[in-house]
Amino acid sequence: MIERIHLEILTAIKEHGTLTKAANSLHLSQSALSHSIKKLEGQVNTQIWQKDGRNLRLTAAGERIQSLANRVLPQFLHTELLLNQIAKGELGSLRIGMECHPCYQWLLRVIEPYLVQWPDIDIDVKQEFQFGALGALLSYEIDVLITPDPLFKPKIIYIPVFDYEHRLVVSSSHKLAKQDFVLPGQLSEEVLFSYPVEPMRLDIFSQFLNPAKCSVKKHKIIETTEIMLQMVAAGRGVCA
Amino acid sequence: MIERIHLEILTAIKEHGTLTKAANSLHLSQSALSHSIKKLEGQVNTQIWQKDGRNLRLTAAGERIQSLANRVLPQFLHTELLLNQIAKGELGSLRIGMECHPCYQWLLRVIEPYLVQWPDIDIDVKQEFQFGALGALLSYEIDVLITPDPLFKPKIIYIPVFDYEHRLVVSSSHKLAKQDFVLPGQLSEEVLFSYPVEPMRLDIFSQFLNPAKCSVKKHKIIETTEIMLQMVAAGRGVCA
DNA sequence: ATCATTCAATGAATATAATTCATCATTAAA
DNA sequence: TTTAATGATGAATTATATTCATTGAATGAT
Repeated sequence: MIERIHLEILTAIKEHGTLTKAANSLHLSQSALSHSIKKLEGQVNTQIWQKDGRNLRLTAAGERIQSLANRVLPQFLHTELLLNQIAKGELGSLRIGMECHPCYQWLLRVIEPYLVQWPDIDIDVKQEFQFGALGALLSYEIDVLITPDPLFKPKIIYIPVFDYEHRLVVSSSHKLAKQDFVLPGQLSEEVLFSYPVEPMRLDIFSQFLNPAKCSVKKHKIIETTEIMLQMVAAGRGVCA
Repeated sequence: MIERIHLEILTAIKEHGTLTKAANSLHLSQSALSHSIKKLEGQVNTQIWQKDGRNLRLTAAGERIQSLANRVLPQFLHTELLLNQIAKGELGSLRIGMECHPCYQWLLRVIEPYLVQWPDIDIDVKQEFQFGALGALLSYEIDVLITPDPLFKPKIIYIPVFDYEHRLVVSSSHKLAKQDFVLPGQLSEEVLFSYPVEPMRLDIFSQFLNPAKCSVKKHKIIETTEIMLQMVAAGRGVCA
């Protein structure tokens, strides 16, 4: 019933004094404003202004509408400003989900070009997800997920971030220390340390041992990289 | 650019889930809403929602508009409610100006019928005016002025409140105390007490003494009715 | 006093915008 | 696979907003 134009009209009248000048400021004819308010008057069944001599004077009803305009129009303008910024790519956020802590080290290097190209876009990095990282992606909680597991699901596109090579970490006195590369069968008598993650999600199993139908002597879980490396240095096992 | 209908559409979608149901709730066709938002999208140069499966999901821009709707639509509704009350005479105020303090005694009796007929209308009684009571009336600071002076000005209508009779107040031992009425000439040797008001605005002068070209022996100013009556009782003068 | 000017209201004509209709493409459920 | 539900789309239609041309009233200048 009360439309934005009515608010614009009343504020323009307040600013410019007469209906004619208000019409000019709105790039409309005086007649248009007169008709427009007249229609609203019919709908609300109340006068909004009265002719007072040559000019106009708002009624109590008109003043209520003007007060609404004062409160509400700036909010319209503000939202339109925001939309304009969004349109120009000056406002928004890229929400990145990460499943592995170590990724943090190279993440900033990877998104560097993006940061330069879109200086006004916020980057949110999230690591905790109530319904799993995949759930967060599907429910639009995040826009991108950086994950070690390729997710071949419908509606999810998998893009490799960069190539990498797996390395076996052994103590300097280990018998494999001199070799340029290692074959799956050579690990059958080794103790393997890994992070506490399902074996299927570890490349050493899914990409290396399992395809060759090989195995290790023992698989031990270690939480932190530092301790894992000290154990390897002490000759207690190897890690990938 | 952003119109009220766009806000209505987004809140209806939030409430009803689908565009079709939102359209029904607004008594419009699904097509109408689709076209309407599409047009706005063209104007702000941003998408507002995306098809997500069969339903819709708001973009960041859409969520901004929805937030605007949440803040702004209730205010539209509230103002429309007020206008409706004004239209039905359930909201408003009658601002009464009074120039003379004693009027207060009979004012409530006079406006009694009005109070009964319009129980929801506020009555404001004002007595202090920066640019005079007449100025307050002309600048619409008050709606009605109760005044002892008829104001025969253009655009001001003068309506008598009630008839009244002037009475001369004398002490019981005064020589005029026995008379039914007094003639102007009979006051020529009397001391007259009055409120501190220009003589032209006192009926005793403007309506009684001046037209007969008569006068009093002395005119003394007294501020309060009580003291004036005590002085009269003491035989020190008379008052009207 | 008279006249020109300024201003808002009005009705009819016109231009613009909103809405619907009919249909399609897509998706999810049966 | 079929069916029902949903949103998008273009053309046709309807409704609405806007203008034009005028009027009448009020104001200030002459």
